[in-house]
Amino acid sequence: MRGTGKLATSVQGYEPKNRIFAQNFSTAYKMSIKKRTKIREVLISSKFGSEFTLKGWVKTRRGSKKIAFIALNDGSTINNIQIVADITDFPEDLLRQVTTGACISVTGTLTPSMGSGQDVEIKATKIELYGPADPGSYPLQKKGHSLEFLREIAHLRPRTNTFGAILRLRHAMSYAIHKYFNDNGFYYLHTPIITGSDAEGAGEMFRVTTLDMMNPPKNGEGQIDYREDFFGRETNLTVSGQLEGELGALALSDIYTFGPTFRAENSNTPRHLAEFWMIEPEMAFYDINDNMDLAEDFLKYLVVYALENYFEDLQFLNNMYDKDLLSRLNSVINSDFVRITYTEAIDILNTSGVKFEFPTNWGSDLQSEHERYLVEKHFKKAVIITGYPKKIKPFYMKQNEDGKTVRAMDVLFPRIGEIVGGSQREENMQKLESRITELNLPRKDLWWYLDTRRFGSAPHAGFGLGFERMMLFITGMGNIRDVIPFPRTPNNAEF
RNA sequence: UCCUCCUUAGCUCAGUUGGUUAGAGCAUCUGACUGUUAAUCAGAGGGUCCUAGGUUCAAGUCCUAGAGGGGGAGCCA
Repeated sequence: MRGTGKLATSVQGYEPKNRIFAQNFSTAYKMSIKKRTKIREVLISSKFGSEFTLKGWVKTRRGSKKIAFIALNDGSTINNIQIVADITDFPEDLLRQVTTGACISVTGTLTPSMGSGQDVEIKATKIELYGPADPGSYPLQKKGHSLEFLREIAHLRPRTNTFGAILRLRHAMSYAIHKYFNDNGFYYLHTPIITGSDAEGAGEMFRVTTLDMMNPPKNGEGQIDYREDFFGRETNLTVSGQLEGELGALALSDIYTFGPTFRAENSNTPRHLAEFWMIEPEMAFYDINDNMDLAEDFLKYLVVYALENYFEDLQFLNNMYDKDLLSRLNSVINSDFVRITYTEAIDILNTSGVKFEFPTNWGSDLQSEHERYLVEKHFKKAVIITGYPKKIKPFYMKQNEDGKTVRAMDVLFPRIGEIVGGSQREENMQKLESRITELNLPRKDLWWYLDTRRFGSAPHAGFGLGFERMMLFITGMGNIRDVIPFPRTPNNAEF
């Protein structure tokens, strides 16, 4: 039977069980934990007359003396199911506690709805109250809450329509990211959260220590002696997995990281978090053009995935928050990203006739106003800018032959600004070392990074995608604090 | 961190050149209603006007400081 590919159920000889299991895993496996039906399933069911048990949280209850209508939601979909309860069938005390926010279990039969708001509904035969929610103090109502107010009750906001949609989309994008890379031969590399080097140069870092803050050990010069600390050296939370990502790419060819990233910058904007998630693919044998191709393909894939699989949630956000969301998503997948060099961008800005607050001479970094002009006014679509002056970019970027620019790339999106930053990396040992010396970076902390150029160096490239920036684009939300369940910003780590 | 705006009922907000007892919608509670769709109708309760000073006969309203929040900028993803 071996090698036939058929399930060996009646083999005379010995067939290892795990082999059978492995062969048929994907089709044979069915989750066995199923105590109730998800509302998402029931809403598309046509098994009228069948009994279902549903569990969820009450959105609204309305009705008259004889009949009660309960809108129930379990988070499996943006849509509620309507529960119809004949009041005479249930104790008065029970129904009185079925209020907005309460958690209940309902058993009943599926029937076509007599009302006009939905196709199906559940005629309840049994209602069990899991957790009441006192109407006088439960902060969520069925009407109008501002996003600012919901941020103050971040522990309850997942129960709102808006955050249900956002959190489902956040899951969808996470899954699509893994799927895209997996399907294209990339390996998921876990780079460290705690890092001993601050050579990334990406801003202020959060210190990680077990030293007694009231009485830290001191060295001869009166400085804190980190040799006594847990790791025997200064350690911080990572600001990027890129350098370690390169180590993986120079062995596995194509890798990506997807994990939390920490920046201790005092940034108070709708686009910054102190703790955010970042995706960093790193590819051996990619040059800057391959890198751009991948970034564009990847971003379009994510948008397509959301549209194909979570359209109802997108539609809700489109209707409630951002009337242009769906058309903007469609325009991104149906047009090529514009690709220009930094020098061309400067020319466009200088001949635009627009008065900018910040200078647009060659060598200055592009400011928000410049990026917004290029994306929203001049091209009116996503733009990738390459060939930045080397003095405004980090040490690891590959230097061009002109001696002035590096093979950096920034992907700029409408409304969001920079959504991706990346580059081809400098694989030449001497050039890399000379940049480290020029910038006065701690060479001794980078010995392992330099070893990759010493032994079997290869051309390679990669980029970083801010996950929450992508979520802003996908959801149409305006504030990054509303696309992560529990935002971490200066002066805010409540939940 | 800088600039700017905001803070009035549980929520969203109105409140006139400073002037009697601070209002509305929704929510909550009570009642009405045979199928509602953010149900509807009637009634009721609900306020440290962000905090602390100050100006004034009189401050929700003007001034100063502080706290919290929004938007813009910088830093960046």
